[in-house]
Amino acid sequence: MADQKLPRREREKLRQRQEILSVALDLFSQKGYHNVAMHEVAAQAEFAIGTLYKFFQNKEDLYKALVLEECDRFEEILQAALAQTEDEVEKLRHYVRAKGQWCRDNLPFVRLFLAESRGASFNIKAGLDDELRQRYYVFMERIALIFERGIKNRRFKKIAEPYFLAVALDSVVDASLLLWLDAPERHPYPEDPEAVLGIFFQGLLEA
Amino acid sequence: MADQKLPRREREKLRQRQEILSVALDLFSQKGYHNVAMHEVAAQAEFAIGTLYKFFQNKEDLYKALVLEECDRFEEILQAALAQTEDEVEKLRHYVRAKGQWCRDNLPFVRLFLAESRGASFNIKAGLDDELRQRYYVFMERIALIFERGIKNRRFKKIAEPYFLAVALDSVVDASLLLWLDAPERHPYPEDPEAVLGIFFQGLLEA
Amino acid sequence: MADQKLPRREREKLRQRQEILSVALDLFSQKGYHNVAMHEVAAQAEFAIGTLYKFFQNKEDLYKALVLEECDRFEEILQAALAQTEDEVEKLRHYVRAKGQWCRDNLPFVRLFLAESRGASFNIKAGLDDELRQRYYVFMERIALIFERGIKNRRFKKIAEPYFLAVALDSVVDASLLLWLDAPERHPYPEDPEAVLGIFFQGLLEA
Amino acid sequence: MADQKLPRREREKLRQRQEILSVALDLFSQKGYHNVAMHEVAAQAEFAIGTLYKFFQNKEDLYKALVLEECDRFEEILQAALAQTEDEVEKLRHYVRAKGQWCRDNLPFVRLFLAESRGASFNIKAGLDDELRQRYYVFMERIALIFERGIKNRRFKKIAEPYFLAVALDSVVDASLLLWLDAPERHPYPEDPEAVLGIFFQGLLEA
DNA sequence: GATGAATGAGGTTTCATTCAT
DNA sequence: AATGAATGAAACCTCATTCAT
Repeated sequence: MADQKLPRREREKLRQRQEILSVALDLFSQKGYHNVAMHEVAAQAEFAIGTLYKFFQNKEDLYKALVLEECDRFEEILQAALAQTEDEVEKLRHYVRAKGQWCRDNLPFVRLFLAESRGASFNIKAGLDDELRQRYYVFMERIALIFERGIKNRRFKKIAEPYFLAVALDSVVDASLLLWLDAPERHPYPEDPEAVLGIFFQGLLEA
Repeated sequence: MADQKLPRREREKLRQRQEILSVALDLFSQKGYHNVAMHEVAAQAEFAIGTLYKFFQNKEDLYKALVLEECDRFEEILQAALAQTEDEVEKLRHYVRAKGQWCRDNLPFVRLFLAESRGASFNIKAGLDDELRQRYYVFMERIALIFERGIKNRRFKKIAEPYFLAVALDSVVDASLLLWLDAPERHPYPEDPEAVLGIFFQGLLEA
Repeated sequence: MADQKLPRREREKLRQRQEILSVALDLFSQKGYHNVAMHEVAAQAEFAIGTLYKFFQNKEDLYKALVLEECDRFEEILQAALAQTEDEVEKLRHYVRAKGQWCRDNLPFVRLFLAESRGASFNIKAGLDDELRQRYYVFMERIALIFERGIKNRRFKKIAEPYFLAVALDSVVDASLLLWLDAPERHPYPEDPEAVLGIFFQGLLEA
Repeated sequence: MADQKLPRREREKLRQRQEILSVALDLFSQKGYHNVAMHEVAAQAEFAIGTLYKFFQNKEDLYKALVLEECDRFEEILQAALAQTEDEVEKLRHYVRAKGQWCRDNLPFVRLFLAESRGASFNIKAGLDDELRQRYYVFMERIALIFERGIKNRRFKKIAEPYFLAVALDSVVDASLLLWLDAPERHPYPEDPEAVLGIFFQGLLEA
């Protein structure tokens, strides 16, 4: 990062901001957005409540920053994984492995989405959703491109629209991670991307 | 239903209960559980607040009843679809079609689940509380059984563990429905189960 | 009572009224006025709520009737006790014994006053208080009269104003009953009026 | 108090706390616990409702603090009065005078206790919750000790168990205060402890 | 006459946000 | 700049009472 080049004061502020976000992530992921009070975040982060409001306009703002910045990092990681090779199959392998790895390394964030509360849909206001969804679809297009190129290259059969293939692959990756998260002892962490990709690579039907 | 046989008073009560649940479903799915006040539900359903509490002990109770009863109906539909045929491939086709149909017919409820998790690309199962998750997994085992029998019957190749195959298939169905939900004009409703099943049936890789 | 002379319908109503009052007394004395809902009284008495309101205008009314009628009976008992003899000392003995006996026989009612709630002063609206206080003071005047006559008769020394003597005696009776109520094993029920009256009859100071 | 030594902020908080307690005492004693809403206390004390909840976890907590702290002060006063002399008779005189004085100085609090129990002629101890009752009985044991020592010293005749003597004396004091409270014009404030103690000291019966 | 479903005012409590220090 | 005490809107829920059946 370019943090080093910032004046000491600015760097200090950034560090504080990160501290707040980190505490907020922990709390939100443990108890759900609506069950965490700003005053808890402040206490845990050892700041005054007023200070939080210097960094973030309001609670939702804090939440959005938290999610968006985490997603930024996530995307960077995935982009980097994709960039490591030109081979389409290898790209998919790298993607699956990187996504798994990142989820494993960022459990609190993952849980923030899975466990916002005990039921479903204890969600925050829309708006964040829209932005994230946009970004998700944009990213899916990058994966779709891989399938598209693979089809052109005759590496892949065109068993479905590239975009749908991308989304489907991603869903299956999510599913495999979820299984592991929910019951790690029964469903091993999919170290090997083949476990997921096999479903796509091999046809289910006997000839 | 056997509602007809109930005394008039009982039928009336059931109707009112349904009315409340229906209004609650709409509101929760539009704004999220925490952003809906009981007095809103009451007003929209044209009951006094106290009346809501005659039917449901508290807000959470109302929510749980809403979700569990909707899930009951959902499961019944799916079970019925599976029961229509003995053929494994046909069972999968019926399942995919029935699930799609049900989601199309119960959009508010579907949105209730998506609202929370969509943004992060985690699918429907996310955010379910323990009971729902249990039920989900139990149901997945029924699907897994189909794959297992298909494998024994030599209809299917064993490209993955049956249980994982079940979860993966379900995820891909969800994904396809999500695409349609989000942008019906770009992603047509997957009338034909083949659109989804093709991914599983045919191998992606060229020989 | 003259109940026998009333038409059957009226007698039935009176019986129902008593049933309600009896249930209310039990509940109020167990949980305190404010912690008992009309619907509880109705349920326990096996009447519809609406029926309670046929007998009593509102909750406070029910409470007042309960207390006042119980007090009527209490007063009657005490009056009767006093009327049994002309001798002043004997009158006091009868009074103390009768009050003790009545309290022992009407524990729920006694507790209603002692345990209205866990703290103090969880009381109802004033108004009842005033009436009861009036009646209490009027009754004390009857006791005072006994002291007065005793003093005239030279049975008693005039160690204090008759009225104050009456109130003081009554307080000590209450105190002795309270001790017994609170810890019956440590403080025996004052079967013998002498236990209380001794304090008044004998001087504490050595000559 | 040592309040002076506290930082200004702390002193200020204590002052506010006292203000709230004082207002609550007034309202509770006038209308009864259940007939006072927190928002009334807040309004009268000129604080926002939320501020009350900074000082006291909930309504009951506020009430308990109110009663217990007032009782602490009461006990201290009485202890101090008892400590002023070694002579048993003088101790009783000091006790009666101090209790009277304190009640006269703390009318709202006294009324808080009387409100509930007065109507039925049960005295202050009634309706106390377990903690208060415990404290009351412990204190009575101190008074009992005075009687016990007096009996040993041959100052007193043993006209009853010391503990019962203590409770009886206390009851009569309460009664005399009650009379004054209810009708100050008819029943003068018992400035002179002899008015009460006379009942104990002299025997009622003529020889 | 009896019923009990329906009402909704009003209670307690929380917590996001502000602003004087 | 940082603080955190104070705010008060708004949430959930209860229950005395009414009135159509």
